[in-house]
Order: sequence, then C-alpha cells, then structure tokens
Amino acid sequence: MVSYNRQLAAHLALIAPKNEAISIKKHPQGEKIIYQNEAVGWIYVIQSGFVKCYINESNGKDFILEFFSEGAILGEMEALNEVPSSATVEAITDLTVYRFSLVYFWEMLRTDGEFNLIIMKELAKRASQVAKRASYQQNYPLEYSILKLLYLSADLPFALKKKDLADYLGITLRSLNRILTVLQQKKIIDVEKLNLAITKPEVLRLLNGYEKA
Amino acid sequence: MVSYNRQLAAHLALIAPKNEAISIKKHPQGEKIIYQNEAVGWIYVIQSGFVKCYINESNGKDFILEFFSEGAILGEMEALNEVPSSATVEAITDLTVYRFSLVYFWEMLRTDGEFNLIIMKELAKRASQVAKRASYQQNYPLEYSILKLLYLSADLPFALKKKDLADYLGITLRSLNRILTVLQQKKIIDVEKLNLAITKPEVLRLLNGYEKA
DNA sequence: GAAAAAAAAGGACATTTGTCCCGAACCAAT
DNA sequence: ATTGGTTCGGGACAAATGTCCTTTTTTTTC
Repeated sequence: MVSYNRQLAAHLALIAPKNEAISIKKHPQGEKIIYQNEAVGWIYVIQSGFVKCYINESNGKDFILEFFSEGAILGEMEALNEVPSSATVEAITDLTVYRFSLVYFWEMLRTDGEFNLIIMKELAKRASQVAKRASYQQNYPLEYSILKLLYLSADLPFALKKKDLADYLGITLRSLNRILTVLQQKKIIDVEKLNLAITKPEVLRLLNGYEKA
Repeated sequence: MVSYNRQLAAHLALIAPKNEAISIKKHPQGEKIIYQNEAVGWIYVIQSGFVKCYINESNGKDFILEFFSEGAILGEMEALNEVPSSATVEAITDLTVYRFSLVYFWEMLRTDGEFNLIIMKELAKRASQVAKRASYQQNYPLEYSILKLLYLSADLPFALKKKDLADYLGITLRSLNRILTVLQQKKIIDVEKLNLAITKPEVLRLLNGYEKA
C-alpha cells in the first residue's frame, strides 16, 4: 500500500551531504515528477512526503500501482530497462527528494556494493508485492480488499482521496461507495467512512475469516 | 505471458560447463520445482521447457503470475528477500534447468558484474511487466485481455489448458468459455477455440480498437 | 479395451460491478 | 456572501461475472 525503504533512506542521508552529484529538490503537492511514456531524466529517492505511482490507460482509467514514501526510489526501473516510463509519479503531499543523474545511478550500481544490494532487494520486493496484490485483488471479494486497504492506510498522516482508493483497487467510485456503505451497516467502519470502527486486531481476524471462506 | 531471458541463457551456457557449482537437472511435466510458503533451497535457470508460476490463495483459487521459459531465473526473489516462496513453480512441459546453491548465487552477484547486471535488469523487467498486466486486466474488458493472451500464446509449442488461461486472467472457466464463444461468433477465433481465425496484424488492429474505446 | 479421472461446454440463476445520472456538500477565490 | 469547481453519495438500470450443476468428450491408467 505504501512502500518505504529505510535502508535506502539511511544510505542516501549518509552519502548525499558529501556528494555534489546528489541534490535535494522540493515539489509541491500535485506536481508530477515522472510522466508516463516519457523518458526519465533523473533518478529520485524520497526524503520525505508521499507520491502515487499510476498507469493511465488509453481508455482514461487510472490504475494506482503503489504509494511511495521515505526511501523509495523512482525511475530506476526505466533506467535499467532503458525504456520510457510506463507510469506517472505524482506528489500527493509536499515532497522532498534526493535527485541524481542516470549516469551517476549507473556508477553507483557499479562502484557502491551496498547501494547495488539495496537496489537489488528493492526490485525483488517490488516485483513480489505487485504480484501478491494482483493475486488477492483478483481472487477475493472487494469487501476483503477494501478492508485490507483501510487497515493499511489507517496510520497515514493525511487522508487519501476516494478516487485514489478506487483507482488503487481497480474499481469505480460507485462500487467503492456501495461497499463502504455495506461495511458501515456491518459496523466495521464508522460514519466518516474512512476510519475503522473496530480495532486492528479485530480487522485482522475478519480478514482471516475471508481467507478461509 | 511467457517470459524469456536470452542473455541469461547465454551466460549460463557459457559458464556452466566449466563450473562444478552449477548442475543440470531434469524435471518431468507436472513436477513442482518450488513450493509456495516453503523456503527455496536452490536457484534455477531454465535451459529448456516451460513452467507456470502461480499463487494459490487460501480460498482455493489460483492466480498464474507468469509462464517462464528459456533463460528465466527462479527462486532469486525469495533468496534476495530471504523469505519463503510466495508462489509455486510447476513444470508444464518436460523441463531442464541449471541449478545452483544460494551461496553460489550470492557469490555470483558479488563477483560477476555481468551476472549482477543481468539479474538487476531481469528484476526490473518483472516488476514492470506484472504492473502493466495488473493494470490492463483491471481496466479493459475481458474480451481484450483474452484476445491479447491468445495472440501472445499463438506460437507456443504446446497447448495451454483452459484452466490455466482462466487462472492467468483471474477469472472462472465459465467466464472464459462464454467469451470464447462470443469471439467465435464474431469469427475472430476458430472452432478449436484456441486458434486465431484471423491474422496477427488483424488482431493487433482489434486490440488497438479496444484501447481507443 | 474398460473403468476412472480430467478437461471442456454450456444452461439457469444469483450476485457483483459498471454506467449514467443528478443533487448535496465542501472548498477556494473573488 | 456568491460563484464555480471538485468531491461525495447514491438511485435506477444494464452488463459482466460467478456459482452450481449436468452432460459430453478426452485422456489416463490398469
């Protein structure tokens, strides 16, 4: 749901100060950092803030791949595969990033063993997470996915837009509302619709129930 | 749909003969190489044959992540993240693999720059592909995804089971059959149901049409 | 080659999800 | 305060998909 990378955040915090090639940039909420179908000019690592990474299909629908925050790296897949970006990355809060060039990225991969390993693990983690999510979103009822999502987003320091939730789930706003209403009736979420009305362990027990069914 | 890696296949063909740590193993069709939820004991690279890699959800449904063939590496994500496998890998044709230990995998990553880069790119490719697929399977009508799948599987040297197609698409067999019948009526596929009745360029034109709609 | 098991086809019905709306609530800028 | 834009909520209906089940065909096994 929101992907972090403490190791990478720590590594950047360590090497950035003594390194001219790495600069720090700020982006206001709403600004796009990477554009779908365009070449990626820089590699970014989030210092603070949140972005959403999404694919816009040619029929106009968006699919949110993931939300990213502290320590997440952006643009590296495109750099590695030497392809234009397949997704757009947009700041959903004010954002501060470390930024460096592709050339420098390649150099770090070659010369900084720790960086190399961190990136390798990060890529493995991403591939694995996307896969798991695709699987359960296909195979469980929406009610399950939504509950899981609310559970995971409960601690975010800002409110996600309904549309973003729907795009993350790959459904329409209408469907999301319908199910929120049902969850409301079941007293699982409260009137505000986006706060859990029950404790997290209780949610976990519910989720578990779905999995068994 | 089916993932290959010529570079890795070539690299293994080059280094395996002169290397005791890499052995060649054969698995008959139907055999499982990696088991979901179990620790992965070896790293595999496919020399020839096909596997399906799938997640079995606790409600019994399967979701096929990808089919893999020549040059595909298996087990590396779990090794990198030091977690049990989140998917099962099963031979769907007779299979020949290069096999080596985790220790050797780590050593190669550290000492063989070319191997390191190939794996890095492979991981980036996977993450990106899973993401794209998740997106279009969520956002386009099934008819589109099925047509795309038939297009991509047209050249396989063996027939995919209907159930596998359905599991790859994340739908039931019933839904798959329904849509195949429709495609049949539209004279896009032929009586055998799994062969295209029109030429590949014509399919591409159709797919393009969906994307615009 | 007969029996058993696996795969495929599709009817009938229930459920889920989407589409197309319109009106209410909220927020920002004048 | 008034406008205009964005977000939100939900009714009514249409379309897509799943469930359950039965039958047929194909493949495997003894």
